[in-house]
Amino acid sequence: MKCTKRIIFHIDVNSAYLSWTAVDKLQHGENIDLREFPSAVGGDPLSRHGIILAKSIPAKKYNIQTGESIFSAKQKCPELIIVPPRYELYIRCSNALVDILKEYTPVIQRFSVDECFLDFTNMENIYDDPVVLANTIKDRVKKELGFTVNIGISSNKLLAKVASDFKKPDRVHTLFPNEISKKMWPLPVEDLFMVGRATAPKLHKLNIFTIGDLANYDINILKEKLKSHGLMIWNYANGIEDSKVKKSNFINMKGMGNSTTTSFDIEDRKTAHMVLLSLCETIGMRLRNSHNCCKLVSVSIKDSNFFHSSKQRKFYCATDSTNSIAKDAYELFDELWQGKPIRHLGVSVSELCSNEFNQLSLFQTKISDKEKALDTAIDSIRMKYGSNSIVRAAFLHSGVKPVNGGVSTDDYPPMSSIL
DNA sequence: TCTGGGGTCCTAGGACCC
DNA sequence: TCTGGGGTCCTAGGACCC
Repeated sequence: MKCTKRIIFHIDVNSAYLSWTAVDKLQHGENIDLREFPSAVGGDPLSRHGIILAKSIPAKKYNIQTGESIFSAKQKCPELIIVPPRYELYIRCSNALVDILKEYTPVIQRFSVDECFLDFTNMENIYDDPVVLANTIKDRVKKELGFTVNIGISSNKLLAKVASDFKKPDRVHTLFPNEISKKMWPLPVEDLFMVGRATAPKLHKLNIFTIGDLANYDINILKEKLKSHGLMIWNYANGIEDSKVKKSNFINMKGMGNSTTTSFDIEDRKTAHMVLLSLCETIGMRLRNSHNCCKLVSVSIKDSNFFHSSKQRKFYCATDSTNSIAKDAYELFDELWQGKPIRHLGVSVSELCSNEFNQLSLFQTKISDKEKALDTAIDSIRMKYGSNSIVRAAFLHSGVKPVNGGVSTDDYPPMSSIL
C-alpha cells in the first residue's frame, strides 16, 4: 500500500478573545491596543462570573492564568485592564477566519471558536511548500482581519497542535516526526495535550517530568497506573496519532447542555424550577434547530460550598419538547436537592437521535401536536425578534432571566476536547 | 468583589439476566 | 443448597479540552 505523507495545519488565534476585542476597539476609533498592555477579558464579579477568560501577552508576564479569579489576577497586577466578554463578536471573527481558510482547502475541522485543523495531504501540486503556504495564510489573516495566528505544521493533528503552541505570537512552526526528540521531548510533560491538572502529579510521582521522560517510559507500568489514558498519552508523547480532520457538524453531536451561575444563591424550589425552565428553553430550541431529539436528561447542582451533584434519567421516548424536558428536570432536581443554597444549576441532554422517526413510547403520553406547534411558533418568533421577545408569564417580576444561554441562529459548530 | 460555561470520554459499582 | 462468572445497562462522578 502506498503511504502518502499527510500534511496537517493547526491554526490557533493568539489570545483570541482579547485580540478580537482589541481589534474591534481599534476599528471603532479607540487608539490604544489592548494587546500591548497587561489586559484580560473577564466576567462580572458582581454577578459571580469574575474569572479571567483570556489574557494579553504582557499580562502573561504577571503569571495571570486563564480561569483564575479577577480578584487574584488584580492582586498580581493591580493595573490590569479588564474588558467584558462579547460572544457575538467572537463568533463573527471566528467565521471570518474560517471563510479565509476555506479558500485554501475544503478539509477543515473547527476544533473550537479559535482553533482549526486543515488537511493539505495530496495537494503538493497546488502548494509545493507547506511553510510558505502557512506564512501566506498567517500574513493574510493579519492584514485582512487585524489579528494574529500561530500555525503548526506536521503529519498529524496532535503534532500540529503542539507545534502551534510553540513561541507566540504570529509564528509558523513545524514539528515533523524527525523533529520530535529535539523540539517536543524537552518540554514539560504538562504541555502535552491531555495531560492536565490531575494527570501531571501522577506522572511526576513516577519521575516523569518532560514529554521525553513520558515517551521513553515503560508502557506497561503506565497502563497499569493510568489505564487507557496512560496508553494514549504515551502514544502522544511519541507523536503517534492518526485521527482524521473531520468536518464538525450537528449530526455527530453527542449531547448539549446549558448551565448558569446565578447572581444570588437560590434557596427555594420555585426559583430553582424557574431557572431550570429558562435553561430548558435554550436546550429545546437548540434540539429542534438541529433536528434532534434526546433520550436522556440530566440535572446538576453546585451548592454555595462548590459541592457538585448530578442526577440523570432516561426517557423511553425521545423528545424535543421544552415542556417535557423541563418536567423531567424538575423531578430530577426535587429528588437531588438536599435544601442547601444553590450557586449553579445545569441541565443537559444526551443520547440524541434524529427527530424524523420519533418513536412513541407505550409508557408515555404523546406530546400533543398543539404543544409541538407552540414550540415551533415560539422558536420562529425568537429567531426573528430575539430571545426575550416572548416570555412565559411565570418569569414576569421574578428576577430570573426567562431564557438562559441565548439563541444561536448561526451554524457555529460545537467544540470538542478530543482529536 | 473569590472561584464560568460548553463539550467528550472513561471508570466503577450495582442491577439484572443467562 | 457453601456462593460461579460473563455480559449489558444504568448511574454518578471525574478527567480532559477550549
